[in-house]
Amino acid sequence: MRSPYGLDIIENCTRCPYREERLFCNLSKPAVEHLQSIKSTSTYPKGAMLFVEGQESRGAFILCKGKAKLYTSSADGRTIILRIVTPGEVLGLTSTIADKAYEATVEVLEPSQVNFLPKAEFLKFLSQHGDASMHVAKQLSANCAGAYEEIRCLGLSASSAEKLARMLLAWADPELKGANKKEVKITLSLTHEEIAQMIGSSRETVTRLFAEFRRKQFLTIKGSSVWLRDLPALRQLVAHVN
Amino acid sequence: MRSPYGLDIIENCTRCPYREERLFCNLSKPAVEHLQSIKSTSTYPKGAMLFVEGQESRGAFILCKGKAKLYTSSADGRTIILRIVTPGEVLGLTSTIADKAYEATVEVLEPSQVNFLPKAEFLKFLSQHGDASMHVAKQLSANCAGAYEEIRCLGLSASSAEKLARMLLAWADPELKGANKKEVKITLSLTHEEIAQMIGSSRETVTRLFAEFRRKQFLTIKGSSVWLRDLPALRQLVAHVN
DNA sequence: CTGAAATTGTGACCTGCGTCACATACTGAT
DNA sequence: ATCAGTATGTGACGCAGGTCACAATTTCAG
Repeated sequence: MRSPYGLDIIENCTRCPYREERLFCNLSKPAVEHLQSIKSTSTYPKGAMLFVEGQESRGAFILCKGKAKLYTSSADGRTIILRIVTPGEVLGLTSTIADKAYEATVEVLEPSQVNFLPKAEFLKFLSQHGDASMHVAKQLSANCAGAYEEIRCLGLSASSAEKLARMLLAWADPELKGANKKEVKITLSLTHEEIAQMIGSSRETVTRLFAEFRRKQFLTIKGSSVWLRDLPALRQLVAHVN
Repeated sequence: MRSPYGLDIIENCTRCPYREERLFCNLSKPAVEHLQSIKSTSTYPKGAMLFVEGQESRGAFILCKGKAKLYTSSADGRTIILRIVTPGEVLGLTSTIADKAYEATVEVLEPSQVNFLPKAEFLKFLSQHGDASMHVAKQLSANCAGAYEEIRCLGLSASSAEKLARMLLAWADPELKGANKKEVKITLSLTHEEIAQMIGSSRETVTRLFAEFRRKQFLTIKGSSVWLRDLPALRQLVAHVN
């Protein structure tokens, strides 16, 4: 099949190579087959919106490949990014299950493949597969945990420096996998503006903080690669015990 | 039965008068009976902790009667209240399902009745009742929605006044039930300190804001009763469109 | 009823960071 | 190569609100 935007499309869920490592998708055989039969696959270019805050829920979306951001905005244009969405995550779950309007907007950050699950079919699917609703619960648990982490970042931080340190450490965490290294490389493809929207701060402050962190040798930057050079120092900025 | 702390205990879930109006408890008959058989009821005095952030999860708790606060703290004593827990809510769900440490602390605010569901029995219960995991999903959805609302409050507000207005309006919302009144009475049994911990601000600021709101005739206070006298004015403080 | 503890009220001070205003890189279409 | 559009870097300024310090008021146990 033709691959728009240079994407390799995963056509069939039952043969998806990533299925097992994904929180939601790792379903029983009959459930995957049912899922495969109700899903429709599409690809989106950078900048596309999967859904917009306030729209009536049409169904849920699974991000198969690519990257997206989930955010809410206020009337005066202020925006806060709730989380960066990585492959395997289900979007619009809350609204689809509770049959309410989408509570946030999802914008695609790079060419992405997305599976759409229409509301009625998805709810029927859930009611027919006992294991599936447990997977939904797990995905929702992960969402909640992420949201609480964000609240901690926004509410417990004494300064913007602390918030940025929290964010960097959160990005570094999966790379570390528990290893007790002092340095770690992360890939930050967000702009300073977007980082500001994640930590509830201003673009200029983020720019200044990166300069400060570089000056203090906490990190070095080359393109979108950020080497965290002094994890202990960053951790010390974060008052909260992990 | 004796009622400690002057509480009327609901001994039996199958005969609980509130069951139907509660998100999680409104289960099928066999599920409620199973729940009844694995739950143990206890009462807690004001100030008691159901569980503490960082503890390994022992199971889930259902708040039957009373009130509690769910919060996280940082090492330097800073605290942020994630939400005020009202009867019918299930606590510790995320940690129990994902088999992780509790991610927050629950402290009882007034004498309360709580049902405890031990982890192993609760997970077995979920696997045996298809409808139950859907109820779990709904409770988790509600938690997520609440968390996102909190993030909006913390992240999108331009000032503490806006945050306080958001909080007051959120408390007023259930009272209004959609009616388009200009005034509404709410009962706020939280201290200024606790309100500050909800909106990520300082106690003094909350005191000053209440004085300002009173001066501007936005509200009047008598004991723990707060009459919001000018909802339009409060709404105007909140930049975000609802 | 009474004293101690908790809660609320208010002034004074000072600093972090949001905002504005520009300069200087990048980056990618034509 | 060129140019527009986007992203980053940096100074100057002002004020919202955190912090400290203390007074006044309410709550509650004994």
